[in-house]
Amino acid sequence: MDTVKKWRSKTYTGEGCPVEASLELFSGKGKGMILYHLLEGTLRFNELKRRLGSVTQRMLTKQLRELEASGLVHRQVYAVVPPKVEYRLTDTGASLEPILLALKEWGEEHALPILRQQAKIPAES
Amino acid sequence: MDTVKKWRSKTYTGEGCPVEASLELFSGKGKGMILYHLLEGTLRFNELKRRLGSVTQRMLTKQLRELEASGLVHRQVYAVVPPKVEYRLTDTGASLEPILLALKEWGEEHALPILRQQAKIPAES
DNA sequence: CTGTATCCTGCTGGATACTG
DNA sequence: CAGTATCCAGCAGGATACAG
Repeated sequence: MDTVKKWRSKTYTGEGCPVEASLELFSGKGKGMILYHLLEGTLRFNELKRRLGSVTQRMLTKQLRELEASGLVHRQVYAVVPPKVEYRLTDTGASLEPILLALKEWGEEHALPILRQQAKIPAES
Repeated sequence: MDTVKKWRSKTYTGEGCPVEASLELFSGKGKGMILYHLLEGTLRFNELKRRLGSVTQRMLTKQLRELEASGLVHRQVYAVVPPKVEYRLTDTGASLEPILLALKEWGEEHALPILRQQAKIPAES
Protein backbone atom coordinates (compact mmCIF):
# COMPACT_ATOMS: atom_id res chain seq x y z
CA MET A 1 0.00 0.00 0.00
CA ASP A 2 1.79 3.11 -1.20
CA THR A 3 0.32 5.85 0.90
CA VAL A 4 -2.95 6.02 -0.99
CA LYS A 5 -2.27 8.92 -3.31
CA LYS A 6 -4.98 7.71 -5.61
CA TRP A 7 -7.53 5.72 -3.73
CA ARG A 8 -9.61 3.27 -5.61
CA SER A 9 -12.24 5.31 -7.42
CA LYS A 10 -14.66 2.75 -6.08
CA THR A 11 -17.21 5.46 -5.28
CA TYR A 12 -17.24 5.76 -1.52
CA THR A 13 -20.60 7.41 -1.65
CA GLY A 14 -23.27 6.93 0.91
CA GLU A 15 -23.54 4.00 3.22
CA GLY A 16 -20.62 2.06 1.79
CA CYS A 17 -18.07 4.69 2.82
CA PRO A 18 -15.43 3.07 5.02
CA VAL A 19 -14.63 6.32 6.82
CA GLU A 20 -18.26 6.77 7.82
CA ALA A 21 -18.48 3.09 8.70
CA SER A 22 -15.58 3.41 11.13
CA LEU A 23 -17.01 6.53 12.67
CA GLU A 24 -20.39 4.87 13.06
CA LEU A 25 -18.85 2.22 15.27
CA PHE A 26 -17.45 4.81 17.69
CA SER A 27 -20.42 7.10 17.57
CA GLY A 28 -22.39 7.01 20.76
CA LYS A 29 -21.72 8.75 24.00
CA GLY A 30 -18.41 7.72 25.44
CA LYS A 31 -17.50 4.91 23.07
CA GLY A 32 -14.24 6.57 22.15
CA MET A 33 -13.32 6.99 25.79
CA ILE A 34 -14.29 3.42 26.62
CA LEU A 35 -12.10 1.99 23.89
CA TYR A 36 -9.27 4.30 24.84
CA HIS A 37 -9.32 3.30 28.48
CA LEU A 38 -9.51 -0.38 27.60
CA LEU A 39 -6.22 -0.01 25.76
CA GLU A 40 -4.71 -0.10 29.21
CA GLY A 41 -6.02 -3.59 29.77
CA THR A 42 -8.91 -5.44 31.32
CA LEU A 43 -11.25 -3.36 33.45
CA ARG A 44 -14.25 -4.14 35.60
CA PHE A 45 -17.54 -2.35 35.08
CA ASN A 46 -17.14 0.05 37.97
CA GLU A 47 -13.48 0.73 37.27
CA LEU A 48 -14.50 1.81 33.81
CA LYS A 49 -17.36 3.84 35.17
CA ARG A 50 -15.11 5.66 37.59
CA ARG A 51 -12.66 6.56 34.84
CA LEU A 52 -15.34 7.93 32.58
CA GLY A 53 -16.94 9.85 35.39
CA SER A 54 -19.63 11.72 33.54
CA VAL A 55 -21.27 8.74 31.87
CA THR A 56 -24.40 7.33 33.43
CA GLN A 57 -24.68 3.68 34.29
CA ARG A 58 -27.39 3.14 31.75
CA MET A 59 -25.31 4.64 28.96
CA LEU A 60 -22.18 2.77 29.89
CA THR A 61 -24.04 -0.52 29.81
CA LYS A 62 -25.61 0.36 26.50
CA GLN A 63 -22.37 1.39 24.83
CA LEU A 64 -20.57 -1.65 26.14
CA ARG A 65 -23.28 -3.92 24.77
CA GLU A 66 -23.00 -2.27 21.38
CA LEU A 67 -19.24 -2.55 21.37
CA GLU A 68 -19.61 -6.19 22.32
CA ALA A 69 -22.12 -6.75 19.52
CA SER A 70 -19.64 -5.17 17.11
CA GLY A 71 -16.95 -7.53 18.28
CA LEU A 72 -14.65 -4.80 19.55
CA VAL A 73 -14.98 -5.61 23.25
CA HIS A 74 -15.15 -8.89 25.09
CA ARG A 75 -17.33 -9.32 28.16
CA GLN A 76 -16.25 -11.82 30.77
CA VAL A 77 -18.73 -12.68 33.51
CA TYR A 78 -17.67 -14.43 36.69
CA ALA A 79 -20.29 -16.37 38.64
CA VAL A 80 -19.48 -14.96 42.02
CA VAL A 81 -21.04 -12.75 44.65
CA PRO A 82 -20.81 -9.93 44.49
CA PRO A 83 -20.99 -10.02 40.69
CA LYS A 84 -17.79 -9.47 38.76
CA VAL A 85 -17.69 -8.56 35.09
CA GLU A 86 -14.56 -7.72 33.17
CA TYR A 87 -14.25 -5.98 29.86
CA ARG A 88 -11.30 -6.11 27.49
CA LEU A 89 -10.62 -5.32 23.86
CA THR A 90 -10.83 -8.10 21.31
CA ASP A 91 -8.12 -8.36 18.68
CA THR A 92 -10.25 -6.27 16.37
CA GLY A 93 -10.73 -3.71 19.10
CA ALA A 94 -7.03 -3.66 19.86
CA SER A 95 -6.33 -2.95 16.18
CA LEU A 96 -7.81 0.47 16.82
CA GLU A 97 -4.91 1.46 19.04
CA PRO A 98 -3.04 3.60 16.51
CA ILE A 99 -6.25 5.38 15.59
CA LEU A 100 -7.23 6.00 19.21
CA LEU A 101 -3.79 7.34 20.04
CA ALA A 102 -3.89 9.57 16.99
CA LEU A 103 -7.32 10.85 17.97
CA LYS A 104 -6.06 11.57 21.46
CA GLU A 105 -3.08 13.55 20.20
CA TRP A 106 -5.04 15.44 17.62
CA GLY A 107 -7.69 16.08 20.23
CA GLU A 108 -5.23 17.60 22.65
CA GLU A 109 -3.63 19.72 20.00
CA HIS A 110 -6.68 20.80 18.01
CA ALA A 111 -10.05 19.48 19.07
CA LEU A 112 -9.99 20.61 22.69
CA PRO A 113 -8.88 24.16 21.85
CA ILE A 114 -11.54 24.38 19.16
CA LEU A 115 -14.29 23.17 21.47
CA ARG A 116 -13.18 25.52 24.18
CA GLN A 117 -13.21 28.40 21.78
CA GLN A 118 -16.72 27.40 20.78
CA ALA A 119 -17.52 27.37 24.49
CA LYS A 120 -18.81 23.85 24.18
CA ILE A 121 -16.75 22.73 27.13
CA PRO A 122 -15.56 24.50 30.27
CA ALA A 123 -12.19 26.20 30.14
CA GLU A 124 -10.48 23.36 31.98
CA SER A 125 -11.09 22.65 35.62
CA MET B 1 5.69 -0.25 21.76
CA ASP B 2 6.15 1.86 24.86
CA THR B 3 4.14 4.67 23.38
CA VAL B 4 1.69 5.58 26.04
CA LYS B 5 2.02 2.69 28.38
CA LYS B 6 1.26 5.14 31.09
CA TRP B 7 -0.52 8.20 29.83
CA ARG B 8 -0.63 11.21 31.99
CA SER B 9 -3.03 10.36 34.80
CA LYS B 10 -4.48 13.76 34.01
CA THR B 11 -8.00 12.32 34.30
CA TYR B 12 -9.39 12.26 30.82
CA THR B 13 -12.81 11.89 32.27
CA GLY B 14 -15.88 13.46 30.89
CA GLU B 15 -15.92 16.45 28.64
CA GLY B 16 -12.22 17.12 28.67
CA CYS B 17 -11.37 13.84 26.99
CA PRO B 18 -9.37 14.55 23.84
CA VAL B 19 -10.53 11.37 22.11
CA GLU B 20 -14.17 12.35 22.59
CA ALA B 21 -13.37 15.89 21.59
CA SER B 22 -11.94 14.74 18.28
CA LEU B 23 -14.86 12.45 17.62
CA GLU B 24 -17.29 15.23 18.41
CA LEU B 25 -15.87 17.32 15.61
CA PHE B 26 -16.52 14.57 13.05
CA SER B 27 -19.83 13.54 14.44
CA GLY B 28 -22.68 14.56 12.21
CA LYS B 29 -23.94 12.90 9.11
CA GLY B 30 -21.31 12.79 6.42
CA LYS B 31 -18.63 14.89 8.07
CA GLY B 32 -16.10 12.12 7.82
CA MET B 33 -16.83 11.68 4.14
CA ILE B 34 -16.69 15.40 3.49
CA LEU B 35 -13.28 15.75 5.07
CA TYR B 36 -12.07 12.65 3.30
CA HIS B 37 -13.12 13.88 -0.12
CA LEU B 38 -11.62 17.30 0.51
CA LEU B 39 -8.24 15.63 0.98
CA GLU B 40 -8.24 15.40 -2.76
CA GLY B 41 -8.30 19.16 -3.05
CA THR B 42 -10.67 22.06 -3.52
CA LEU B 43 -14.21 21.13 -4.45
CA ARG B 44 -17.30 23.09 -5.33
CA PHE B 45 -20.57 22.57 -3.49
CA ASN B 46 -22.17 20.43 -6.14
CA GLU B 47 -19.04 18.43 -6.83
CA LEU B 48 -18.99 17.51 -3.18
CA LYS B 49 -22.69 16.76 -3.22
CA ARG B 50 -22.31 14.44 -6.18
CA ARG B 51 -19.50 12.51 -4.51
CA LEU B 52 -21.44 12.01 -1.32
CA GLY B 53 -24.53 11.00 -3.16
CA SER B 54 -26.80 10.09 -0.31
CA VAL B 55 -26.51 13.32 1.65
CA THR B 56 -29.27 15.88 1.27
CA GLN B 57 -28.53 19.46 0.31
CA ARG B 58 -29.70 20.74 3.65
CA MET B 59 -27.42 18.39 5.55
CA LEU B 60 -24.43 19.09 3.37
CA THR B 61 -24.81 22.81 3.93
CA LYS B 62 -25.24 22.31 7.64
CA GLN B 63 -22.22 20.05 8.04
CA LEU B 64 -20.06 22.35 5.93
CA ARG B 65 -21.03 25.32 8.06
CA GLU B 66 -20.12 23.43 11.20
CA LEU B 67 -16.79 22.34 9.78
CA GLU B 68 -16.17 25.92 8.78
CA ALA B 69 -17.04 27.13 12.27
CA SER B 70 -14.58 24.61 13.66
CA GLY B 71 -11.88 25.92 11.38
CA LEU B 72 -11.38 22.65 9.54
CA VAL B 73 -12.77 23.79 6.21
CA HIS B 74 -12.42 27.06 4.34
CA ARG B 75 -15.27 28.45 2.28
CA GLN B 76 -14.42 30.59 -0.70
CA VAL B 77 -17.25 32.51 -2.34
CA TYR B 78 -16.89 34.01 -5.82
CA ALA B 79 -19.15 36.90 -6.76
CA VAL B 80 -20.24 35.57 -10.13
CA VAL B 81 -23.33 34.28 -11.81
CA PRO B 82 -24.12 31.54 -11.52
CA PRO B 83 -22.82 31.40 -7.97
CA LYS B 84 -19.57 29.58 -7.33
CA VAL B 85 -18.45 28.44 -3.92
CA GLU B 86 -15.37 26.38 -3.27
CA TYR B 87 -14.48 24.38 -0.22
CA ARG B 88 -11.05 23.27 0.86
CA LEU B 89 -9.36 22.03 4.01
CA THR B 90 -7.59 24.50 6.24
CA ASP B 91 -4.18 23.55 7.63
CA THR B 92 -5.87 22.21 10.72
CA GLY B 93 -8.24 20.22 8.56
CA ALA B 94 -5.38 18.89 6.48
CA SER B 95 -3.66 17.71 9.64
CA LEU B 96 -6.39 15.10 9.87
CA GLU B 97 -5.12 13.31 6.79
CA PRO B 98 -3.33 10.47 8.58
CA ILE B 99 -6.37 9.87 10.78
CA LEU B 100 -8.78 9.93 7.86
CA LEU B 101 -6.66 7.51 5.88
CA ALA B 102 -6.36 5.24 8.91
CA LEU B 103 -10.13 5.36 9.39
CA LYS B 104 -10.63 4.48 5.74
CA GLU B 105 -8.33 1.48 5.90
CA TRP B 106 -9.70 0.24 9.19
CA GLY B 107 -13.18 0.78 7.83
CA GLU B 108 -12.56 -1.34 4.77
CA GLU B 109 -10.95 -4.08 6.77
CA HIS B 110 -13.17 -4.13 9.84
CA ALA B 111 -15.98 -1.62 10.05
CA LEU B 112 -17.71 -2.42 6.76
CA PRO B 113 -17.70 -6.19 7.36
CA ILE B 114 -19.05 -5.63 10.87
CA LEU B 115 -21.83 -3.33 9.70
CA ARG B 116 -22.76 -5.72 6.92
CA GLN B 117 -22.93 -8.57 9.35
CA GLN B 118 -25.19 -6.46 11.52
CA ALA B 119 -27.24 -5.85 8.42
CA LYS B 120 -26.96 -2.13 8.94
CA ILE B 121 -25.92 -1.56 5.38
CA PRO B 122 -26.77 -3.39 2.15
CA ALA B 123 -24.46 -6.16 1.07
CA GLU B 124 -22.61 -3.86 -1.35
CA SER B 125 -24.31 -2.15 -4.22
C1' DC C 1 -21.46 -5.02 42.12
C1' DT C 2 -23.63 -4.99 37.75
C1' DG C 3 -27.00 -4.31 35.75
C1' DT C 4 -32.80 -3.54 33.80
C1' DA C 5 -37.02 -1.00 33.23
C1' DT C 6 -39.55 3.40 32.45
C1' DC C 7 -40.41 7.78 31.36
C1' DC C 8 -39.41 11.89 28.92
C1' DT C 9 -37.08 15.61 26.25
C1' DG C 10 -34.14 17.65 22.86
C1' DC C 11 -31.68 17.37 18.95
C1' DT C 12 -30.51 15.21 14.46
C1' DG C 13 -31.60 14.70 10.17
C1' DG C 14 -35.24 13.53 6.26
C1' DA C 15 -38.60 15.53 2.90
C1' DT C 16 -40.07 19.32 0.50
C1' DA C 17 -40.62 23.93 -1.33
C1' DC C 18 -38.81 28.38 -2.29
C1' DT C 19 -34.82 32.10 -3.66
C1' DG C 20 -30.83 35.33 -5.10
C1' DC D 1 -25.49 27.01 -8.67
C1' DA D 2 -25.80 27.24 -3.93
C1' DG D 3 -28.23 27.77 -0.77
C1' DT D 4 -32.53 28.99 3.06
C1' DA D 5 -37.04 27.99 5.31
C1' DT D 6 -40.46 24.79 7.36
C1' DC D 7 -42.30 21.00 9.16
C1' DC D 8 -41.87 16.66 11.43
C1' DA D 9 -40.53 11.90 13.00
C1' DG D 10 -37.27 9.05 15.42
C1' DC D 11 -34.15 8.06 18.56
C1' DA D 12 -30.17 9.01 21.54
C1' DG D 13 -29.49 9.79 25.97
C1' DG D 14 -30.58 11.93 30.90
C1' DA D 15 -32.93 11.01 35.38
C1' DT D 16 -34.67 7.83 38.32
C1' DA D 17 -36.15 3.59 40.44
C1' DC D 18 -35.80 -1.24 41.05
C1' DA D 19 -33.32 -6.15 40.99
C1' DG D 20 -30.32 -10.49 41.06
